[in-house]
Amino acid sequence: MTSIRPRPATLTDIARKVGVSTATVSYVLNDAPAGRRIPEATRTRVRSVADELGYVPHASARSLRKGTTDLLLHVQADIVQGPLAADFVHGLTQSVRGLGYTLVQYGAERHRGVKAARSWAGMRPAAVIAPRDRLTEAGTDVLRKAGIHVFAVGVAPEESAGTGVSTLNMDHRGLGHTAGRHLVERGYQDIAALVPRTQLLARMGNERLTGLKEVAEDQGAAVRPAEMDWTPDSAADVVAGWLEDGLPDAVFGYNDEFSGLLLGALLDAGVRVPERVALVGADDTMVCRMLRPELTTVRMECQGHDEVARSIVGAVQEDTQVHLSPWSPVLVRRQT
Amino acid sequence: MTSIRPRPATLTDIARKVGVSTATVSYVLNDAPAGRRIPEATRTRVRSVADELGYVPHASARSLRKGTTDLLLHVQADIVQGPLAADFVHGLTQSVRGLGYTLVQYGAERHRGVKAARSWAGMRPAAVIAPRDRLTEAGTDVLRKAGIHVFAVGVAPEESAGTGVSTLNMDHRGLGHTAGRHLVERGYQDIAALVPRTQLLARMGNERLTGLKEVAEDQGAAVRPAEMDWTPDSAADVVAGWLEDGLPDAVFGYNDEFSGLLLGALLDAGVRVPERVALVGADDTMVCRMLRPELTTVRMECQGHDEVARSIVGAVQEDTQVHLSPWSPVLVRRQT
DNA sequence: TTGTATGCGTTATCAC
DNA sequence: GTGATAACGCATACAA
Repeated sequence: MTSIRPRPATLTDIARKVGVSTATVSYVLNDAPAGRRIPEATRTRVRSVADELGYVPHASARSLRKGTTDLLLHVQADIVQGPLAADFVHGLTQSVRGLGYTLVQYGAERHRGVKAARSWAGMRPAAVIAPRDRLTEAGTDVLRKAGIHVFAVGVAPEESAGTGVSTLNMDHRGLGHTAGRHLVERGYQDIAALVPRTQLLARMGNERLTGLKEVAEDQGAAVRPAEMDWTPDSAADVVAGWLEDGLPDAVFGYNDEFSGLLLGALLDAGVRVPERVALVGADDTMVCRMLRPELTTVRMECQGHDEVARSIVGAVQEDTQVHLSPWSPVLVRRQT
Repeated sequence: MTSIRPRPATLTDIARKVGVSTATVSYVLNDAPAGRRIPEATRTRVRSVADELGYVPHASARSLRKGTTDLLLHVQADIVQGPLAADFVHGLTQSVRGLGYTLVQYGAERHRGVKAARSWAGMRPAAVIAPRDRLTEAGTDVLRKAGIHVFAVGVAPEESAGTGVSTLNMDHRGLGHTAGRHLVERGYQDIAALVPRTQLLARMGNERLTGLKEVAEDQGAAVRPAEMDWTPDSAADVVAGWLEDGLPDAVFGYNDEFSGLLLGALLDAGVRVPERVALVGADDTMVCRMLRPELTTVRMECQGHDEVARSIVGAVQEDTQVHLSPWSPVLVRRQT
């Protein structure tokens, strides 16, 4: 049962029906300064016909003519987005829409480097916002050569110096500081830090670890990293290792989910939390409220999306580099 | 510090540089669709220049000329995507890319109805894949009139009869069946089912409840629904209510996250799980492995993404309605 | 006050 | 075999 596919209405269709030229229609629909003096009668007539025909301007045609797109292309990371990232993207979508831009997301795993850059560039977005592991130097070059602004996510400003690439970054070291400050203040001396083993997460884990170390060692507390995979078995292994080498006083669990897995393993081993081992997660997801004891965590609070949107759009329009880091760490005390 | 924005290379640029016509260049780069004979020498020359200039075909220009886009627009739901949905979208993105399509996601909250439909239609995607609550009848009309295929997510085939709208649906009732079968088999007679109070989730919750009821009441077991919000307080309220009215033998917790919250509240109230109250979640997220006791759950397994992609693309190309429901429920027994 | 004409980058149909 | 050239839908400078 194949239905005929309707042909979308065009400016010409409207013009014909109203009995004016396409220029007039275009002027009316865009409230163009050039055609300021079009009688109200014509205007309403044009508008009503446009409505009746269900006219929707053809974004491709428009962008071809204008030479620019209103598209911001966000390339998703391979890892599943947590609520933090999801909220950020949704809020940003809303905010940039108010500024005349359309934020669109593209998520294909293992799609990176020059080949990926080419396919992104084909859409001629005003900007590409992509995680660091999707961007190679050559790939970035393709985008820059196509006049597309590039935002590298998870890259520190220093790293992108001289590349013409803007950055959008979370201060993982600062998060580590906050977690560390809390733990040393409570008197813990032997602190362990979980670090994910997988590539992308490992980088963030190490930055959080660094922040934790800076604070802890400054206060004479020792910090030992522990690599862990995103599995219950790996959590059990970590705990088993500690039972041999000696349990730490406290653990910074990288994020809530790794912490949750670890908590399970600790309880299985009969370790009392937080009496014997304290535990701090990160991200303040609902997971903290499900676990018993409830998880103490470090939340990353984002400044207003509108402000972030303005910074991004500004950088895109002027094609100037900016370095954004709109999140600040806040400790949320609970039971652990 | 404003840098000059480079102008992307075009076919004409290549043609000029090589010394042939744009037609020749186009044929070479598209691998001569018509039976064109172009000497190998020219071909390699064209290709190398294209490469050197970093040429990327302009998707807008192409779609304007061809009259169709390779775009599939996925409109995200307001709720945060769980790993199940995220995996599905990522896999689908990959698969449709193999079929020459580009799946792109658009997530703006509270953007619905005709206004939203217009902005989606402006991109002239081959299809729009949107959750039911984003699609009004008028909005769907706008899309259909623009020749855009519409997939309604979370809509049963019966509901879309005669509307020309395809559906992509999860069999929540079947999920309820699986959970129910497990519980009655284990001999529970007084079963409670959590149902989220918020609009979008409430619908799914009720479908799951219906499935559970069908199985349970058939076996002489009673089912009582309990409304709950996505907060720890609400979970505590539910438990408090049960303590007054009598605890159920078993609970189907809607999904893992609601179940996790409820588990916390049950433990707080001194209720032993699973000895006094059994608990079944859904989605098989990592949350199940964090909680103690570990959560029994119903996983929704998706058939191959490639097959789903083929169905979608087929429906789009022929503009015929299809009704997809690619997930099947599987019970995962754990401690609860 | 409104219409005509042009060009954006591509592809496809024609002549040569 | 290859090169002009028209057309896709839209915006705008310019002509009327």
